[in-house]
Parts: sequence; structure tokens; C-alpha cells
Amino acid sequence: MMNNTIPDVDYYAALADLLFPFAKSGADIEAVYPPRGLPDGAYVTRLGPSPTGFVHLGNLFMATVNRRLAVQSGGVFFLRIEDTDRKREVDGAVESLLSSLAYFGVGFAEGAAADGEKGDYGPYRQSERREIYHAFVRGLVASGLAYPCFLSEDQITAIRAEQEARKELPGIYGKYAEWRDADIALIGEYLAKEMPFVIRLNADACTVQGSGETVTIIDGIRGEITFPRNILDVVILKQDGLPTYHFAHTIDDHLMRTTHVVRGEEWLSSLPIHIALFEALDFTPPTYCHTALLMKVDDGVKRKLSKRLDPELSLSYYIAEGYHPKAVEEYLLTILNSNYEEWRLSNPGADNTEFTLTTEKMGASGILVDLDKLRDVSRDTLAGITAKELADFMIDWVSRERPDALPVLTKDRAILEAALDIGRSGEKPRKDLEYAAQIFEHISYFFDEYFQIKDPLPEHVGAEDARTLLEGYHGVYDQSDGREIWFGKIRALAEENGYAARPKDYKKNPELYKGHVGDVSAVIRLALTGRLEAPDIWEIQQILGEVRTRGRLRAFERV
RNA sequence: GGCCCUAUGGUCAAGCGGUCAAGACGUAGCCCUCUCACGGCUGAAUCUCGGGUUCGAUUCCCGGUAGGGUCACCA
Repeated sequence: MMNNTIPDVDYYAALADLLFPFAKSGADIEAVYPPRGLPDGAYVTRLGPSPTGFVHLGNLFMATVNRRLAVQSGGVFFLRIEDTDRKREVDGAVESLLSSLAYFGVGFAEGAAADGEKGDYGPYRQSERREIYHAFVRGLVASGLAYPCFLSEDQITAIRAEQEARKELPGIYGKYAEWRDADIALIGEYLAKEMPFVIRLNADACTVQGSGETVTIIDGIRGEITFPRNILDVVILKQDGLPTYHFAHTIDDHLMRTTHVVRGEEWLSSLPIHIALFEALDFTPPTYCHTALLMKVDDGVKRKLSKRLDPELSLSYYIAEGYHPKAVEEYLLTILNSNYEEWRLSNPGADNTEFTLTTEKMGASGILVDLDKLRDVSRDTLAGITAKELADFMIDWVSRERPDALPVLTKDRAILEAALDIGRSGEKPRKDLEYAAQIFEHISYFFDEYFQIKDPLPEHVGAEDARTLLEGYHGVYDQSDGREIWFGKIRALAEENGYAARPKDYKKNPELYKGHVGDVSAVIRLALTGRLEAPDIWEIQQILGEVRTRGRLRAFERV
């Protein structure tokens, strides 16, 4: 059934006409997307997510690198929606992607947007670029570099089974590529019968004369990488007429004038295909930068983050927990460039855009996402944010995640800000604020609605003693006392009740005392905050006000 | 299994032929201290294994081993 004569130029031209009678030429398309008039050294980068509805930390990671690389070089960062798989597409996915990224401060000056798109290199949704792809596929067919393949799913499965049995490389290539240079009459016949087909790259026809068996490219992160040339007749156009990732990537990044493709390491293995495609189309490939993968430890095994298995690593997790966008950005930068942390240490207050990200400084081995580290970075970051801003941030979070608590939190803005600002000024500011959910719990005792006694009495204080101490404290308490006078009273109170006025005295002669001032203040702290661990009592009283302070002291005495 | 990537403490890592092998997180202890947090100090903890090259390898080369990725009409 196959034609054994070597096809000629006429054959390929005829085939192209047969397959794509109405397609434009590559040159027509090319004319619409001229090179960008950017200065030398400007990076054009992109984010190319598929709209599956799941927005991953990896998406943010990728967005952060690409965006910074573009922005810091005076280039362009754009968003392209890779929606060539209609089966996986989810309604509203683009919107949720955009809003999740926006939460973390990532926006796009060019590309797909919630309401259409912006920029001169569109369309920015691959599903809308059909004509463009077809024009170039036609060109490939016309030069004998691609061909229609009518192999059915069953046939392909059978071929694979045979290959597996023979321990051969699976796939359509070489002698298995039955439809390479097939009889044009037969193709016409199948076409007339509307048999489904795909367009495959003719890998053998692509091999550049005299270039050898391997290809070497310089990766922006990894340096030189050598691999065998692609021999697979990969599908470039699917049955539904949409391109596969490989082909769409080649066409789009060429036409959109992408200079640097920064993507995850999982793409490294398809690089031979992409290089083959760029060569076949006679395009100059971009600089590839393959980043390390974000990993997770599962049962002691390190593995790639997976959408399926790790819902807690979706962006929505961080948004729901209320991690501050700046904190997450700081964290990502620390894992992105090993010298970032050092830079941050010597430039504590500087805007992180002053730091220049380099692909050379990016690691090539898998990164374990470390929430401990994130929280630490977060504490530092939040310490540098004003209470006013934090209050806005908390209100925003509460209205999203805890709407029931919104009235409580917004009732008295001054209290909210004061609560968030405790101990944050001075030489050694507190750093105990991590993320909204934690902060909410942390300051909850300032709100009567959420105030409750959570901890037991301290070890050295019995119930009777507690009552006596609180009564005594209530008697001497004066809201207008300064911190020194106030604490003097606590010391006196401790002494009167058999507790050491100074912890050191107690440590020296524990048998002489019931405990020490710490125990006395612990009781007061417990009455006022419901917990044994809280910031300075005096400050808390200032914020609570005299009425509520007395109220809580009395309430506790009754318990 | 083929191909590719990776390999310094539990984690992120500096190092780019000669170092007592940085730093950060975490962890242990101490100090400061009314608790907590902050801060300070101290400690434990790392070059995957063999071969080369070299006067000298954590560093360069080769191999093993381990981990990871990928082998779709998914991206």
C-alpha cells in the first residue's frame, strides 16, 4: 500500500495543498509579528500555564523568576494560556489563575487577561491561534518535514506492544512510521472518507546534514547539556487541529519573540524535540533555563510536587492561611538565588527589586519546600510592615476567610492596630507574627468575643493563691501607672504573698518562697489574656483600657 | 528499562585546586528576662563511593551508587 519511490518536491507541494488548501504562509504570519524594538539585553519571558484550575506554588515560582528577569532588564513578561487540551480545561481557570497570582503581586503588562487580552503579539490563548499553527504546519509538510498520519489508537497500541516485547524504544519512528511519504492517492482517499489523522514531524528528514548524532545547548542555569538527537516522529498537530505543546511552544515563543524560556526541569527531556522543531522551522531557539523542581518529602522520599497529591501546596493554601504576599515573595527569592539571603541581611530595609536575580545563581537540584523557613522569613518580613498596613491585611483576610469575625475586628480600628503593634518598636522588635490565621489567633484575646481562658494556672500558684493575688493586684492596679511603677507594684505584691520579688532570689533559695514574680505576673497574664504566654502585660492593659482590664480581673477572681 | 538532570549537615546552600569547609532555617544548651517573642553566645550536624589528573582534590575527568525527571493525539 505504500509508495516506495522517493517523493519529490511536487509530491510535498501537492500534499500541503491537499491538507491545508486555505492556510496562509508562514511569511504572511511572520509579517504580523515583527521583532520587538527592545534594547539589547532585555529579556522577553512568559508564563505559560494550562488552565486546569489548579494554581500551584510552582506557577508562582515560575512567574516570579520570569517576571523579575524581564522587569529588571527592561524587557517584557507576558501571559500565554496553553489551552490546547480541551479535555483538561476548567471553567474560570484563567480568572482564578489571574486572581491567585494577583494576590501575590504578580500582574501582566501583556498577554491574556480576565477580559480579553492586551499586547501586539496575540492571540495569547493557544486555542485561538489555529490559523497560525496551520500556516507553519503547511510549510513543514510542503518541505517534507511533516506528514499526515492515519494510525489509529489501536494500531499505535499494537506497535507499542511489539516494541515493548522487543525492548525497543516505544513510539512512532523509523520503520514504524508507516505514513511517511505514503501514496498521495491513498491519503486523498482517506481524507475524502474523513478519516481522523494527526500531523507528525518527520524526524529523519529533520536531521541536519553533518551535524552528528547529538545536540549540545547551553542552558542558562545548567550550562552545557548534550543529548541524542530526536528520532521520534512526534505529533505536532492533533486530530482536533490544535497543536501539541511542543509545536505550540516553538511557534509561539518564536512569534512572540521570547528571548528566555524559563521552565521546570521536567521539560529537559523534551528539549531534543524542541530543538528539532526550531531547526525544521528555521527559527532561532530562545535561551533555555531549566529550573530545579519544587519537591516534597513523602514517607522519607523526595519527589516532585504534584497537583493531585499535594493540595496543601496549591496557592490557595497560602492564601487561605493568610501568608503575606511579600513574605512568600521573599521566601521564593531565597530559594531562587542563593545569594539573596545574604543580600537581604545587609540590606534589611531595601526594596527587593534592588536585588538582581541571575540565572547563573539558580540551583539545579530539587528544592524541598520548607514551611519552617517560610515562617521564619515571614516573621522578618512582617516585622518590617507597619501596623496600619497589617491591619488592612488582616481585615482583608478576615473578610475572605472568616467573614463572621469581620464585625469584631473592624469594630475598633485603634485596638486592632495597637494589638498588631505590640512590642514592635525599639531596638529589638518582636517577631512573632507569621501569617493571618496565626496572627488572628495570636491577638484574639483583645476581642471579648474570642477571649477565653486557655491555659491552666501556673505550677506554683494554687487556686486560693491566685484569688488572693488577683484581689491584691486589683487593689493596687492603676491604669495611669507607668511601666516602672506598675512593675514595682507587682514585685511588692509578690513579696507580700510569699513569692520572691526577683527570680534570682528564688533560684538561690527556692525553699524560702512559693515561687517568684514570674508566677504572680503569670496569674495576671492568665486573667487578662487567657494564656500564660503573651507580650508585656502593661502594654496589654494600655490597649485593653481600664474598664476591660478590671472586668477581666474580676471575672477571673470569680472562677 | 532507555535518555537526561542532580549529588556539601535534617532543610536552603557558600565554595569555583591549598579554607580550622561560610551563612540562614531547624535543633540542643546558656545568657538577657515577669511568661512568650526578640536579641546575644555556644554546641551537635555536611563534602555519596571508587578510580584517575595533580605536589595537593569538596572543587577537574571517568565509572559505580543514590535521588529526581521524562518516555501521550497532557502540558
